[in-house]
Amino acid sequence: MKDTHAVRILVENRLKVTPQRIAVLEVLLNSREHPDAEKIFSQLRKNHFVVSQATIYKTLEIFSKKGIVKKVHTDKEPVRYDPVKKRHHHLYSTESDRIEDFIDSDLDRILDDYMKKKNIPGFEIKDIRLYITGRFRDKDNNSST
Amino acid sequence: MKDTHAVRILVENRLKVTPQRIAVLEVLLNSREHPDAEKIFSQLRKNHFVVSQATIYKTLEIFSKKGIVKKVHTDKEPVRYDPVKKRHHHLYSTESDRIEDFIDSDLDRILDDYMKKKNIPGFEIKDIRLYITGRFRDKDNNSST
DNA sequence: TCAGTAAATAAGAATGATTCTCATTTGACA
DNA sequence: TGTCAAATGAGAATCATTCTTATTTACTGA
Repeated sequence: MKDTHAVRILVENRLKVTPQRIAVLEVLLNSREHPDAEKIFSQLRKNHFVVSQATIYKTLEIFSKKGIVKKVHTDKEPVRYDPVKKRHHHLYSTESDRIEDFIDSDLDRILDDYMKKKNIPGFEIKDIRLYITGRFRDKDNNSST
Repeated sequence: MKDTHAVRILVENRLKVTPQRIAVLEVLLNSREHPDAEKIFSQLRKNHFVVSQATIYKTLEIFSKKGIVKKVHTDKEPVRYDPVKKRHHHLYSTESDRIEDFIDSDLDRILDDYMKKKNIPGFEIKDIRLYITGRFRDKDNNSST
């Protein structure tokens, strides 16, 4: 069995290493677009790897439970998936389906410090994520409207 | 026509004032639990007000477009709705479906200041919301697992 | 106050995403 | 290499949501 990044992640999480899981995980690891299940499915088919939809959904659910991926929700279906890397936030386009990662450890420190001092009564914080909406000014407009 | 809070909101948004819209809006305004469409539906039925599901969904969609409510997503379906009041963030329970509002204008100021200085290249921020996950320690456990 | 009209509603069919069922296959470990 | 629990595939089933179409209603201006 090859010792790729994907395989390592599966083993670390005590998951059986199957070709399907490797394939799904690799699509996620190599993608920057926060794909939905269907995108993953069609990407795999493009690579001549046939998986059933059920397996994709089940795999993503397992990854999500294990913390290997996170679900990303928008105001539209379907749910999209994000491989868990460094702590990061998301920039959401109000005009398209584009979602970009936003990494800022200074901000994370400020947030954590503030919240540690603040202490929300009756609530124990596990994680804080920013949901930043706005407009991308870039060349690639990635429009969908 | 009565001049209730709900009616005023509808008129301000140039929406026809129908009993259905008033009813849906009032449920939202009087609710603290970020209900989904079905909860709104059954709440109305409990009040002996019969609406079709389609109307609820269409009404919520219109409210959402007008900015009268916001959609709230969790890792589970269905979508939930939040009447737009003061700027606030959300506390999500990792153990139940509970969602609470979190209002903190100091934090908002810190965030806005930081982001103004930071300036994310190629992105124009419209809004920042915190998505805070954790555990409620309260009496009412509101569990669902 | 009333008629005209565009918009809103109801009911149920249709859709789309996701989950379930269950028979078959496979990875991990002895 | 055999065992067996776990994973997969195929398609049916489900759930939330949207669409379709006929009917009703809120608003407008006479």
